[in-house]
Amino acid sequence: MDYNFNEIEPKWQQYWRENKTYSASNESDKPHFYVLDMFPYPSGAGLHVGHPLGYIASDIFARYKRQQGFNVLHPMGYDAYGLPAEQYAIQTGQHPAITTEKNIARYREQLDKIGFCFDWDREVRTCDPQYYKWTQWTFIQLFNSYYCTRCQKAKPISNLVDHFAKNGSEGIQVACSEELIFSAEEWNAMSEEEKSKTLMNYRLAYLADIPVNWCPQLGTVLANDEVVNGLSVRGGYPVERKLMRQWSLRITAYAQRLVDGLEQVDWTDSLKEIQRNWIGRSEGAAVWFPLAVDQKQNILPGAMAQMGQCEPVAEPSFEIFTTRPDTIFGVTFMVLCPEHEMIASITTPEHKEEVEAYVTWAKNRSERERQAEVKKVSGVFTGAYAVNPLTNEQIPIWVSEYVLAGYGTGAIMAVPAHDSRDFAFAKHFNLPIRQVVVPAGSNPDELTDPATWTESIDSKAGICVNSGFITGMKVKDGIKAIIGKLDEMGIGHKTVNFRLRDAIFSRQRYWGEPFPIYYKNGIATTLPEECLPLMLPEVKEYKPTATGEPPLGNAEKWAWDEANRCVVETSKIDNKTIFPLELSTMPGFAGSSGYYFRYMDPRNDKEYFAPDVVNYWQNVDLYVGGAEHGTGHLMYARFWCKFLFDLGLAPKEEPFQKLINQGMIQGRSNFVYRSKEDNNLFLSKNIEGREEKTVPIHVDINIVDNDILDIEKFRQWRPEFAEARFELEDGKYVCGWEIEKMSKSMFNVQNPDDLVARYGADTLRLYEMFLGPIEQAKPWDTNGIEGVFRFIRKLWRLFHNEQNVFNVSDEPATKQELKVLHTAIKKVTADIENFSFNTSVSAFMMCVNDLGSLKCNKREVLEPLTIILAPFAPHIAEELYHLLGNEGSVTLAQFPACNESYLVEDAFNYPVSFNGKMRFQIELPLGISQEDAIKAVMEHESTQHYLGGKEPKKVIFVPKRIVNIVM
RNA sequence: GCGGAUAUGGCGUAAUGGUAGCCGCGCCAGACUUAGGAUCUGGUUCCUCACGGAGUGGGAGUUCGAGUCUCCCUAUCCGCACCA
Repeated sequence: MDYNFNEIEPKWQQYWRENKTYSASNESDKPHFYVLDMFPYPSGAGLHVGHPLGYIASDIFARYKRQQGFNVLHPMGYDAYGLPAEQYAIQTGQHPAITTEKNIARYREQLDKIGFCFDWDREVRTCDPQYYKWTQWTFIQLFNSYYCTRCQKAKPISNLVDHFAKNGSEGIQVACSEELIFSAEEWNAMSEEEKSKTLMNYRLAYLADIPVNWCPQLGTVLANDEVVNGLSVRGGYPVERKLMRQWSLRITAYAQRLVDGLEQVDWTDSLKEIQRNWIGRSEGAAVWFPLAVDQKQNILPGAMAQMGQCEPVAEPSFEIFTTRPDTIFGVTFMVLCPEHEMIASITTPEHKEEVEAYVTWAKNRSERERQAEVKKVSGVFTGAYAVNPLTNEQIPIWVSEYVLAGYGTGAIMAVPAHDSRDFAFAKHFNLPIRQVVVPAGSNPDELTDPATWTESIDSKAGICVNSGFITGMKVKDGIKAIIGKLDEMGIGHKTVNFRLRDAIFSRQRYWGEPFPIYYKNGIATTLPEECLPLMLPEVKEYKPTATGEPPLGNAEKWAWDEANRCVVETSKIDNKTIFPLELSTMPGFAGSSGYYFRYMDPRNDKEYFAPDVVNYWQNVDLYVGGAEHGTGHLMYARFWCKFLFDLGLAPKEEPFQKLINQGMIQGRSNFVYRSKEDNNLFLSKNIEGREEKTVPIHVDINIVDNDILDIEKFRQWRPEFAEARFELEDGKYVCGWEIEKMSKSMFNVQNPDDLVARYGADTLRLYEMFLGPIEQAKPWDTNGIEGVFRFIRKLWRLFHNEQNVFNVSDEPATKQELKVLHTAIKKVTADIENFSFNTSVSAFMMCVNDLGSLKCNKREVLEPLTIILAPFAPHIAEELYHLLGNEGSVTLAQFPACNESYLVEDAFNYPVSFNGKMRFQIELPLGISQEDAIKAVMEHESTQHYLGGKEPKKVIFVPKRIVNIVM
């Protein structure tokens, strides 16, 4: 064999390992560049060809930057906590750490074969105590912080405690779960337990009874991004709404900064938009609607005091949020969510039974039922009335599921004429509809009766009508005017609402980071920082306990001895000096939210990362990973980073400057067609009548090559096919194919190892890049890899004679050869900068084709070629570079710059391409006319030579110095 | 429903507003071969024997010139979804 990748690739991988070629230094005069991949969860199935796609792209970029003289940090690690290892543990009793270790070893083996330039000395694993120590540490910092909305920054909770002691809640501007009002005296009179409970209202990591996504099958709660259509992302089990005491992160405090930060980063618009949608910022007004005066006698005692909190209006009132304050004159009723705390107190006796029944029904509905019946209108009248503060009209108060408890205030003013949901509700219950806006362009004097409408007019483009002092204004101006008026009256103000919810941070699982929290007389207390890490304990069983507690409830040794500062047996809990530890663990996103910092200084035992190190690396320059993390990981990681920024630890507010989403690789399944009559007979795809006579069956893609079935392998594949007979076409069995998800059950998983074994890592790398634009989702199709393999061998032959003896000439290169080389340098450089790796591979192929037809074996051309190829196909580049007699690694050699002067030919030197046409590229003076240019070209002796006296069919002048002559 | 993206040969794709289809797969023909799933050469958008004509999802527009820019429509994919 001429080109022997089996020998070359392991050799250079070993060379890189032994020479620590890719180890990054934390002290360097070179400019820094940080290239990061989203670290993988090591699943039992191993890597498939989709995983390396992003890794290859980032590897190319990292190598390129290194060749440009940057000190490149390009680390890799494992997101090692996760559900599959735990479920495997429940079934088999094998410790998840063992499963994880085994899977990691397998991943590493697969990754190593592809020749990545990772600095493995910096590897991190989220399940490693030396790593999760800092996850726990960050949790403690979150616990000990609150968010000041005045300075838009996290601050120590002790500041708030001091303030409470002096001034009570007076004058604070903070992010909180609910507005609490208390005086300094009241604060100072509180018990420790009450103080603790009050502070939970402000902490950035807090414990609260909140409605959570509870998944009974998984036995755990899930974050919003872990639930899709009422089903868990992992496993697809139903999820229900349940009130539980849980840890949460107050990510909502950062909502505005999370929106603003998107302006500073270089991400795709679509991903930024996904994040904006998820945060869901909307501007509008908060308005207080008082309860009608003659209703007050109906109110239960005690409710008055509660409603008194709805300052600043003295009367009991409801706070609503609207984005359309201009439509306030069109309000005809009000709707509360079924969870609204004032329902019981305002409902009149005659409606009590009905309302209670409705509320109970609504609360017991699962998320999936709710979402499936979004269009179905339901609701109930409370018997109570509120007053529209601008018109003094009384409006009925209803309760309905379509108002959500978690958004705004859980109460809305309903404007059926201009909101489709209110419209549907009004239609269903026969409530009045009043038009207050006419669409732009229609006549305000000719109004139709809203009762005859089939839909509401939701558009903001319009003019206000029937709206008191704002009549005649544009909607936009109306909104401003109403907000001004509400402000003046003291019954409302401009406000901003976010769709984003706080992140639920507890999981009732074993395989995760333990919380550094114990419960001292019921008060959640953090472990001293110097006692971290709090190690995950051993348990007998990985299931929840018999009493329904999380798996850590099974641990024999899971209590905190405060005096001796150590973990002791659970049986010793006395609630004097020995206390129970938290039983939940942290969710998957905990460990992945700050791992990019830890890579900078992974073995630091004293700090998360040293200040001088983080000040050198700053943040991630390039982050490559899947778009499926758009609302989960990327949101949490940005929050985490902003928090560390507030603490003064992170130098930049945004963790990931540029982000590339590699597209998903889908599977390409192959089918054989089995006869309906004869189970042992298989018809080739294109046989007439095959469709009616057969049923398709998935067949392992590894026994199919270019859609041609290997019949012998098929017979051996499964016992039931041993006797298989075939109806062939042209002597071959042609399989059908379809694009499906890559999955074991469809036998369409393509494993990178198999391809490396057959074609080598360089071919795999080039081919994965050649498939198409990196960001695009595409099906895996091994047909075509041969083309790239051919290219590699052609390249090899440029350096070798027919006897496979190394043969390179020191003669100076011709202009034409240099042109070919520098065209490639120019194209490849520009393509790498644009992450357009598929076109750079094309450029290499064209370059080698051209050099092949020129029979060029000149060192002057070949040496730079190996250097620019090194990021893409490092092994063969390394080998050829050394055959040329060079020392050191080609992957560190200076990336050559394009010398443009080679690209401009002497006029008419030779035709650039023959394709039935001749193309001449010439230098023309600026502003030359078309006629003159054609004349000059036609008269040139070189043109005459090529024409050989014949008349061309057509002569076309194209600006950019090109004249085409069609023969 | 809202938002985002995409649409080019048999297939993957390529074209700073300037020859549409580079590069590769597949296919066709040829060369060298005992052989080829090796290698090399040529061809390959469609219609047409040819001359020639048509052509970047459909329709308008801007421009000397549009795959590319603008507007409308259609289809597909992705995200969010009773968020007031």
